[in-house]
Amino acid sequence: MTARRRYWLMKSEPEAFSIDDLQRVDIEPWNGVRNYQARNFMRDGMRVGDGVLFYHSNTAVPGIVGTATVASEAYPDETQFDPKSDYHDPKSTREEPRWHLVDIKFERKLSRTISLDEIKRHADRLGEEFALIRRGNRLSVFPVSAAQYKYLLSLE
DNA sequence: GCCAACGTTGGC
DNA sequence: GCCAACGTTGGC
Repeated sequence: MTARRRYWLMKSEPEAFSIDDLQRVDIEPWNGVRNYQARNFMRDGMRVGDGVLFYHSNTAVPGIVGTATVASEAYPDETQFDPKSDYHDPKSTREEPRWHLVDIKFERKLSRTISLDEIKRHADRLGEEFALIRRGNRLSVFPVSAAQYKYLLSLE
């Protein structure tokens, strides 16, 4: 029996790691997530093959710029153990790692950016609870329904 | 660069 | 366990 594919949206600042960077490296460990809710989605919710909307945040035109897939089960984020890393967490141990991640694999770049502005104009179709357009939302990883995923990509 | 909206930390 | 202070996110 095959479990149904799930869908997610993952934010990245293009200056730090863009869709072009993902295309170049093909597979990337999604390190640096230091928010428990986002971690829980990766650790407990994601499965290999799940669909990912790749979103550029904190940039001139924030929006969805590509798609990717989940390419691994969750495993500990190495950067938490590295004192030289920006993501170092002195309270985390190898015996009980605090932060987990998954590998993300490039799928495709969209022909154009589906901007946040445009997404907001489709709020009625996406539902008021859609995390991206909910006021004050800062989650960098969150679930998207199959219908939302399909609808967002149909805007391309 | 500003700042609202959060999440986390730590003193008490 | 409260909550002020602090740090971060991310749109604008």
